[in-house]
Amino acid sequence: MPCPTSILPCGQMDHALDSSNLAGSCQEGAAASPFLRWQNARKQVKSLPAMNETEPTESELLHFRRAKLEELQKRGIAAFGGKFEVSHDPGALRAQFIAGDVAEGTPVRIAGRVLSRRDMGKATFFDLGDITGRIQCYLSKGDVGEESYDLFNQQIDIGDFVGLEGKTFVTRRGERSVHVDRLVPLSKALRPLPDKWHGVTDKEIKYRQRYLDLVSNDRSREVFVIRSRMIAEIRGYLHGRNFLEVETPMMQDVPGGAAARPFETHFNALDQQMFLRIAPELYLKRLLVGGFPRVFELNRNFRNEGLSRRHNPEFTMLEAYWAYADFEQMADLVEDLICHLAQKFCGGLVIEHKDEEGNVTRTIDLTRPWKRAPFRELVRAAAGDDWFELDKAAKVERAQSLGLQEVEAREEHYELDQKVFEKLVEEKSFNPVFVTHVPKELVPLAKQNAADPSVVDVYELVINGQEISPGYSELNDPVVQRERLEHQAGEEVQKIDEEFILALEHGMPPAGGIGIGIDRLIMMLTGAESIRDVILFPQLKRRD
RNA sequence: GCGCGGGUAGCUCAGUGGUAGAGCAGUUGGCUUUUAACCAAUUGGUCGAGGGUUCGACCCCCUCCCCGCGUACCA
Repeated sequence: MPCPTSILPCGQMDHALDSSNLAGSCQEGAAASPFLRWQNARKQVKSLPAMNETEPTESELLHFRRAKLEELQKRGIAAFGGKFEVSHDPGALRAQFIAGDVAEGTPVRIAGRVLSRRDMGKATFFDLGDITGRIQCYLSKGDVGEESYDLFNQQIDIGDFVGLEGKTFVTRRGERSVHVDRLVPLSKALRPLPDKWHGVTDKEIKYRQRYLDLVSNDRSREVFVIRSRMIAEIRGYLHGRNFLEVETPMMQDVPGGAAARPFETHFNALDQQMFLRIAPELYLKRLLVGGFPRVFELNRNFRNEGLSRRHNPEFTMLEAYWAYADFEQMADLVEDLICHLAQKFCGGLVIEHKDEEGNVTRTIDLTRPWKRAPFRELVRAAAGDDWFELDKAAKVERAQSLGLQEVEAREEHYELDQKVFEKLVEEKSFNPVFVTHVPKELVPLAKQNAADPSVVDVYELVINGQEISPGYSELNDPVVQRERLEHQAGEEVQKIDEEFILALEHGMPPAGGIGIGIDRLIMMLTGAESIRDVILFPQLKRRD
């Protein structure tokens, strides 16, 4: 068999290609009769209201595709393909071609999904693509022969995966393309793709059938590629600073490290109740006890709480601990890390969020140094200098006059302060602010401030109106830690993780710790309005 | 949980108390450098589900399901 390319030796050609009957220049002697049978079969299909074996309610669209599949199979063509060695990814090939790294006339083997087609009669253009992008391909009857050409045109649909071999060329209009010599089906799509121009806009389809969103929406593809690369970059950044990545239990006896409702499960072998973790914190601190000076974990947490634009029950968290550091050193680290990501992926420190039409809806300026301010100072600036001298009734009145409806006098002072902070400071802070000296009731795992024990040595980093990252000087006194956990704020007093206290009693070095909500960080950097737009498969309610 | 908005062809969307519409996709025919290809013809619907009002309901009313936004919950 003559081999038209130098990319692969003929011995590596896959069987599907050889047996496909679709090969053009390399294949001789295929009979004309199978093609005629195919045409007859197709005409029969059209006249049948419901195909023999398929569901009677199936739409006509699906009948045609199933008929094509059956015909492929009847002809002994592997409609669902097999191994196909490629020389390039479609989008990467186009990019390299444009950049001049691939010359015109280069033999290539590519595979992907047929995304669109323009049938010119005796020649057809089609786009082949995947997450890397797409490249135009050109198939002409003169080159591959009438039989192969007609077979392609009549049984390959938009949505099918194909593999092909050809040479790069540039069309009259300057489009970098591949001139197809041989083509093989790799997978039949029995259902059509979404609208080629609008893609999927229905949110429910986007989230439930993310693959359709990824196939048809450029921006969705971009966001998830960026997400993946950012996470790799974060890991590299921390590895480069001698942080060791570890994995700690996601199934825990005592769900600690945060105050959130956990998901419960049951472990049959031990007949005991278990919980999906709400945070890895208490295990990472055990590793500080064990002598790891710098550790991090970047993985999922689970919280059994509401769904919203900013909340998904499983979300990705980075936690990192640095022995002998404090919260200010951790703030420096986070500031540097986020700026590093912005510069690498967003082209600079000024992030613009845009709407569908491309209008800038929000600008976030990450220029360093980032503002650092005490919690109380920010609350005073928002709610009045005398805020902390007010009694509860006066606070409620003040809060309501400032537009907060959901405040009541029966709430504790710190709760009223917290609400004012969330509504009047956090939600209005788009440029980065490290909020420091937070009331200790809110943070039982951090060290109290030496000068003012009513506050703790922590920061809460707010960007884009959301808390993106907390950082602590970690509490390492086991006696104080027990007391703080016993007296923590909140409705439910949590069960204390005795194993954690036991570990502290063996001595934990002073350390700085951080958490970064990766999903929210990516929202901020990509301009996504909903957490669902940065999580591939966000939680939705089951459909009955 | 509550409030508001939405659910119509495979996809994107119109629509009116009186026979269900368009574009794309699909099907058929034409076209060998097109690119939201083009030209011509054409198929395709449980109008989210179930009840009710009405001579007649996609439309009005009730209940339910799902999605979005807000709110509540969420150290």
